[in-house]
Amino acid sequence: MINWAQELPAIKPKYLAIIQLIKSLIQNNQLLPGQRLPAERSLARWFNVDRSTVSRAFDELSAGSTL
Amino acid sequence: MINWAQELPAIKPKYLAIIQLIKSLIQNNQLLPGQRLPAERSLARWFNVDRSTVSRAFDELSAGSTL
Amino acid sequence: MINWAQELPAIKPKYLAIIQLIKSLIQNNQLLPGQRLPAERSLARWFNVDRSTVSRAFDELSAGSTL
Amino acid sequence: MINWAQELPAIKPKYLAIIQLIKSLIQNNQLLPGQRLPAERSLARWFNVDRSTVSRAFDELSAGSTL
DNA sequence: GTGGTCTAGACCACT
DNA sequence: GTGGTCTAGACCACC
Repeated sequence: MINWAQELPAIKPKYLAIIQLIKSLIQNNQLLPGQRLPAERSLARWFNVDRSTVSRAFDELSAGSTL
Repeated sequence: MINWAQELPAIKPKYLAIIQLIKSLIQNNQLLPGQRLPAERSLARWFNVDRSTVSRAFDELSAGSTL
Repeated sequence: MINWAQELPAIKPKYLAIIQLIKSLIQNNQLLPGQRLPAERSLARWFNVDRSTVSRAFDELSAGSTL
Repeated sequence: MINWAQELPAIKPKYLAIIQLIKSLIQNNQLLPGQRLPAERSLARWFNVDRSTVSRAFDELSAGSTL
């Protein structure tokens, strides 16, 4: 498995890191180990952030901002 | 939940990855029904893919083929 | 039957025209189910369109969207 | 309406003319006044040929020959 | 601005 | 050879 932490450029706000992760997954054809994106809870644990942070990342994604 | 740490098959076609992402956004209520998605051109720029790739993802989505 | 002599709306998108043609072939039993169609590249050359146009027609056909 | 007889190059065998007609219809975005190709009977009357001639044209079409 | 459509190239894996 | 996928351009009509 790929070590995402070292593959990805350091980003300050964690929710940006999450967005970055998802974008990278798509660009590198690495997206989606199973049938769905990881649950918010899992991503939260993964990034060691609160679920609200993950939620914010999803909001940005669906809003199409951070363009 | 999915174990990200172990080896799992990645989705090869990018348009499928994009479909998955959007579906996940919907499932997580990050994308309410009726709410318009970001423009194809924006998403294409965002994901660093061609517009036709995004377009195809949308086509499949609206066709309701994959789930 | 249709009166060809009078002004009637033409099908604009070529891929729809191709779909129609193939469906007609099927309806007229000129194309039995299970029988493989000519190659995309051949049809493209034949109709003087790009392969992607033929490809799209096939996609729609197999998706069963139009009828 | 377009005068096909003058638009199309003169072709000897009539079934080839019929094939040519259909190809031209697609290329010129003129295909399909209604929902289906004209019935064999109609085409036969149109071209002043026997239905078997029309039938042969369809066969050629679906076979993808005359490439 | 947007999506819909089309073209013309390319690379890949399959057989 | 084939289809599947992707890119990079273009033109159009709609708003």
